[in-house]
Amino acid sequence: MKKIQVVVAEDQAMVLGALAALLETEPDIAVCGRAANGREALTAVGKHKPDVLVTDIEMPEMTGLTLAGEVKERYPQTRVMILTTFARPGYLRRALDAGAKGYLLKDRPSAELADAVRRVHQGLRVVDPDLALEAWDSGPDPLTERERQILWRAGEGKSSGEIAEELHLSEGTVRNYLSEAISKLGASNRVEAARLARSRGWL
Amino acid sequence: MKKIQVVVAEDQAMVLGALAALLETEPDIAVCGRAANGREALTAVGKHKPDVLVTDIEMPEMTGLTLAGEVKERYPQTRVMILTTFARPGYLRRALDAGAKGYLLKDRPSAELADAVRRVHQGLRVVDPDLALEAWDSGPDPLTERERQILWRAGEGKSSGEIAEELHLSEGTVRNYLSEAISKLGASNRVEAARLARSRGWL
DNA sequence: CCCACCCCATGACAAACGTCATATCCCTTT
DNA sequence: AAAGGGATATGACGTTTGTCATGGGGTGGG
Repeated sequence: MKKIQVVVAEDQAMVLGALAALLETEPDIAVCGRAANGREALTAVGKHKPDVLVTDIEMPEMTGLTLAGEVKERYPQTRVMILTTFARPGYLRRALDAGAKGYLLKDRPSAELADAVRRVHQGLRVVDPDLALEAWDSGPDPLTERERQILWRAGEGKSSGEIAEELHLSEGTVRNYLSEAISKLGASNRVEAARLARSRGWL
Repeated sequence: MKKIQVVVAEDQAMVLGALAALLETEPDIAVCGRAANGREALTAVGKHKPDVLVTDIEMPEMTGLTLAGEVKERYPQTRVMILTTFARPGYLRRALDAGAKGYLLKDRPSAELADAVRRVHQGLRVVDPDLALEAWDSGPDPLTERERQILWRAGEGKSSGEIAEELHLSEGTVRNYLSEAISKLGASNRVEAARLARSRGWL
């Protein structure tokens, strides 16, 4: 009997180790590689050619979402399962677009992990049903690239002037984009807009 | 040989299960209880009287910090070890004030967890050395209670007017407090101030 | 008792922010 | 060719924010 070979990517070392321990308790699963960021994960996948890659989203070096895209392209025999804290419609959408086969939330019971790995390994899709619904009716990302860049910086506390300088724009233009973003999101100021966009996975 | 009895509290079910699995791999440690929030953790401690409580900080119902205080007071034979993502001086300080014996970060290697549990069980203190230093030179929380309340709301995107109404203050007063907080923190606007305070564990 | 330190308020001013109208340029789709 | 949309800009307007000076009241420690 051949075990399912899994690589796990997660930037919090403690959680990485714990997840690996959790998977190792399953008789039919073996953790053949661990990675602390996206880049490491990509090389680990290249080296071990695992059946499944379980990866977090927010990681240094390379996002789990970009990672999913790369793996899909370069090692299509490895199926990707996202394991994240964030129930954000935009993340789910991007993950599926990038070719991920599964999207599991970290607040699901730990018993589901092994099961999800098995299903993904069998070629099935595993997507949190509540989240899938929410993704549906929250609609697509309404922001343009520029609006995203600017809203992101505004959310970090930068002033319009600073943002303008950073992106080589006029200050008025920056204010225009912010105004546009605020109205698209139905917010009442830049901070609320940034929080809203973030919570939907659009930033 | 008696195993060290441990209760684990962590709001992300998947991580909770994984941490428990990690601890269970140790021959001298037994996980006798699990909790998904502070209140559950408190009753679990009351029921099992464990040697060590390993707990996250940011949880629903009751923070790990308040929890630490309660446990210290009601079940002093149980030693508390904080296990958190956040390297925030303010959190560390509050944890120690509340009687916690250990403060471990989730980005430490998973091998350290069992070790830290053993040490805490023996009555030793376990504190991340880098963080302890940072806590030292970042000084104590300079904010007053009011400033904290107001800065918190400002960080959520509320306007001065909204905050004033919510707290039954005049708008000018709110602006005064914000100005004071901004200057205390060396920030250049409310958003940056909120981010700064948050990153130090003062919000 | 006085001093320090919260709490709360007002008024005034400059700077930053949010909105709107308007305009050009460029690219893609019809 | 026309229409749409994104990127960029300007000017003008009112609102919000950040600062400062200056006041009042409360509480607790020396």
